[in-house]
Amino acid sequence: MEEEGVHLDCDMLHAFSKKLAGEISRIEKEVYETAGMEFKISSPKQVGEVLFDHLKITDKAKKTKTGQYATGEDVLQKLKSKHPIVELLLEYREVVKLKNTYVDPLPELVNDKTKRLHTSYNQVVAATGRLSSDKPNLQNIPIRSERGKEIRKAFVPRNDNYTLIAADYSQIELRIIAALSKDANMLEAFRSGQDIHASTAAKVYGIAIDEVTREQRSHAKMVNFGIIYGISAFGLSQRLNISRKEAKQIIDSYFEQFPSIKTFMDQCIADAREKGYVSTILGRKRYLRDINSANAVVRGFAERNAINSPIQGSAADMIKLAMIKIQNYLKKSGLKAKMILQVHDELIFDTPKEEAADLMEKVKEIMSEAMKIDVPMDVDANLGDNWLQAH
DNA sequence: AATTTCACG
DNA sequence: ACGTACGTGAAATTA
Repeated sequence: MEEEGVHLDCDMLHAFSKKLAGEISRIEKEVYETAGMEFKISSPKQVGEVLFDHLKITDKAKKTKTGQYATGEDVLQKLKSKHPIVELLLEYREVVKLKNTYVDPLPELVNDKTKRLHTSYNQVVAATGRLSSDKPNLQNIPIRSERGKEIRKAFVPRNDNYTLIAADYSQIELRIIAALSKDANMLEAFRSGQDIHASTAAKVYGIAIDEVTREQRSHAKMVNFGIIYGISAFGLSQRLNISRKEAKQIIDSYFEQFPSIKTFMDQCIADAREKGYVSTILGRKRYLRDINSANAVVRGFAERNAINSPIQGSAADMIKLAMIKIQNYLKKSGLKAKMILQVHDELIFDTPKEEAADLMEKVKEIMSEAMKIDVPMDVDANLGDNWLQAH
């Protein structure tokens, strides 16, 4: 994958860069006008001073650990209604991030000889056993915002006779926790092919699955993420913008409905205390020195790692097995297709169009069957003339 | 070099 | 009372 690289449409990115430059100068002017003064918008320190000392948009500003005003996205989102400058600052941050981190640097990194973009995959960096990607990082290419999607469109097949395939595991981490915990309700939801977040909402709120509102599903989705990360009432309350008490009630209700998930989480912590490490399905260990720390904050981190690492790490085990099996298949079948990118639960292939339809089915099959667990693995796959379209 | 912010899964 | 959701890498600013 490193040597094969990926073809980038640099002309498209150059055009997009000019568009973003125009947006930046427009937003800059509006920010200065709205603030009634000029300052360095890229300085979090100055942004904080303008918001909380100059404009005084709230009297309860949050501080970072060094005593500066906090101006991260979570803080600004909650201040949107206080002053029109907040929305402008958020938009400025988005556009500058995309331009400076992706749109301008990536074309510079295209290799002169291969005319392709080559990342490095680190196999021994992430503590859970995931890969990581650097110089450039191709595992954090934007997709969530509309402007971000434009950047994905610049990742293209090597020529007009080729197409991209993107294949990703659906809910891999929740399926793994279902398998590891053997929780009957979660197993049943996956085995019957239900919408897992809607199903969770139905259980937590004690209603039928077709009565779940969008907000309830959205809350349940956050709860499911929380489960994977080692949930806390504080963490959930922050993300749902509710009180700690309400968050605790949701969590209590969750564990009533999914009791084996609770048992599994407690067992992960107990294992770490006894052995000093936790393990993935294929036996990768993560040592957790702080698991018996007298400092509750430090110990809390280790406890959440004890829960998260077997889940995140087993997902990494699974996709690595799939990658080996797919590579063996490509070699023995004599196909021209190449595996070119891995993004934790997703594999990207650059393939001749005539191979594409069959290969897509084969990739889905190999990924689904790569590592057998007691839960069916669902794999979504698509073709596309660019990475966005293949999603 | 440390901090802050933000892109992704 | 404390300080908190997991795993990364890159850019810009601050110290």
